[in-house]
Amino acid sequence: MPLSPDRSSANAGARTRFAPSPTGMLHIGGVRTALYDWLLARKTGGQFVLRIEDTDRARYDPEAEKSIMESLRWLGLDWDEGPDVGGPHAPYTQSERLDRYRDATQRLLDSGHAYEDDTTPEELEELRDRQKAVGKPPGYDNRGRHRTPAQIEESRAKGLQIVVRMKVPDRGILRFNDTVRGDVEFDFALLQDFVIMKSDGYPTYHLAHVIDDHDMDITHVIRGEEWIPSTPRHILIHQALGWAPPVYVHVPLILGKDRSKLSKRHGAASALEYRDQGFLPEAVFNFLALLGWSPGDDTEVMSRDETVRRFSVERILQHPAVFDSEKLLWMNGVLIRQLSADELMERLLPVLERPEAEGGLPDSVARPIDREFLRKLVPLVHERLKTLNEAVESLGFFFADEVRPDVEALSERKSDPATAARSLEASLALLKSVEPFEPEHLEAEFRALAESLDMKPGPLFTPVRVAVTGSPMAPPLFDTIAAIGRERVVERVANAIKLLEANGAGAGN
RNA sequence: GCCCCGUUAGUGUAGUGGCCCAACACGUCUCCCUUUCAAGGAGAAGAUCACCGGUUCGAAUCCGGUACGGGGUACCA
Repeated sequence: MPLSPDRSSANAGARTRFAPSPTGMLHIGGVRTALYDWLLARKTGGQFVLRIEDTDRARYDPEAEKSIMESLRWLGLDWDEGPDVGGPHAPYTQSERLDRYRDATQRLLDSGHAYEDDTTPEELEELRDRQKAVGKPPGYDNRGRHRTPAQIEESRAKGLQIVVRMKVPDRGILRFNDTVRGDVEFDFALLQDFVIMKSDGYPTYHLAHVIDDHDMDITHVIRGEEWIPSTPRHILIHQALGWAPPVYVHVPLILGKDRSKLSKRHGAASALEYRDQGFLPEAVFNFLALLGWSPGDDTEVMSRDETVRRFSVERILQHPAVFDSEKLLWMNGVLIRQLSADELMERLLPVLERPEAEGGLPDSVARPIDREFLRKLVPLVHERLKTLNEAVESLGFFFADEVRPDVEALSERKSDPATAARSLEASLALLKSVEPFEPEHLEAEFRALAESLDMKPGPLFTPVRVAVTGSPMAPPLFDTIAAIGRERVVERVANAIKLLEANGAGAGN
């Protein structure tokens, strides 16, 4: 097979990591990064590591870690090593690895790659203001480089906050290869000495992730393209510590419809929200995989296995993609249709059984739901569902004690109130006596009835449908009638007639 | 401001110098099927391949510039 060589699978066993910062819900963009991490690891027979980067104590959200894991689990992105499952490189939470960062910082200090800096935040701010005032680019001026140990001690004694900064060469070009972008160059002259250890004793992202990635034998760093500009810093740290940097794979951003970085204001942006809206995890998985990557041909609907098999980091796109929820919806429908009836039922149960307030069936419907009844209903709505949640709507009237049809809807379309009333009267009589009460027979009888009334099937069936289901849009009428049962159908049709009469559209008109 | 990345129909992608006056999918529209809604089937519309210039017999594909979009420029990640 003339397949192009795949660098990632050549050195089998990529170790990838997803390293979210627990500051909030897991964003769909983050999910996609995690997905690519997972795909590469699974494709190459390597490991996928979950690491929590909680070095920002100000933005730390204790709930976030739980919800991030829940998102990954929902999507089936299982990790081989992580804070909860442990692993050979534990711990996997940065706040528990502070010793490592302190050791590394000391090494960098000792080797002269880094220095302690007592510049205060106020001074920094003042510096930037001054630079801006003169029209110069704001940035640190490396003023702390030549502090003597004595000066630092003095500052420390005075209670000033001390940070550690990495020394950046004054000139020179740093080149690195990115799997997605190719060769990228940066000019050191444009980079200032940056903080690697904050005054609160926590490392910055730059330092911490480099150490962890090295300690954990990470081979591929897959992350959003917003990290490209700071990659030179990371390489600098690797070099100073005498380590070889990993392979960098900077993936394009996901944008909202307005082409700006996807965020909350673009609607549901967290993975769990898609779950709650009735999306299948395999649909989100499939859709996200294709947002920024393609297998190279027209294949769109793919199983998890096929995606793993065909994935390659070399085919990750360079340009950002707009998140098209319409297409996700379509794909969700396709995958729902691919489910077996039993499988769909299993997925539907928890959705329908949720409390009404959370989007489930009305609380008046008894839980647990009658599985045998549901089993009969699933085929009626199966190919009509685009989301699991739609089943609440399209199946609700099967479970409800009564439906309250809209008077207008009872006689809409090709019908009129008088005809609707007449149709319902005739239908009621038929429904009371017809035997057997089964779809095929019901249909035959109703068609005969239409003929004897000199009506087209439509104008006869529509009022009945609305009376029975409460909506002009519903599953096939006679399957529906049979499933609901004679008693309740008769009751609903009778109610609809009353409703019409109450609104002055008696059969006599 | 400076730096970095990007730019094929509304959207996601295919295309890596001739097979491309550009293909597939979503969406849109029309028709068929049909008791409604879907699903399914058959079609249609929609792209000066961001723009300008260059290389070449030949460019969506290579080079340069410009424009536009996004990202970065923190003791946030």
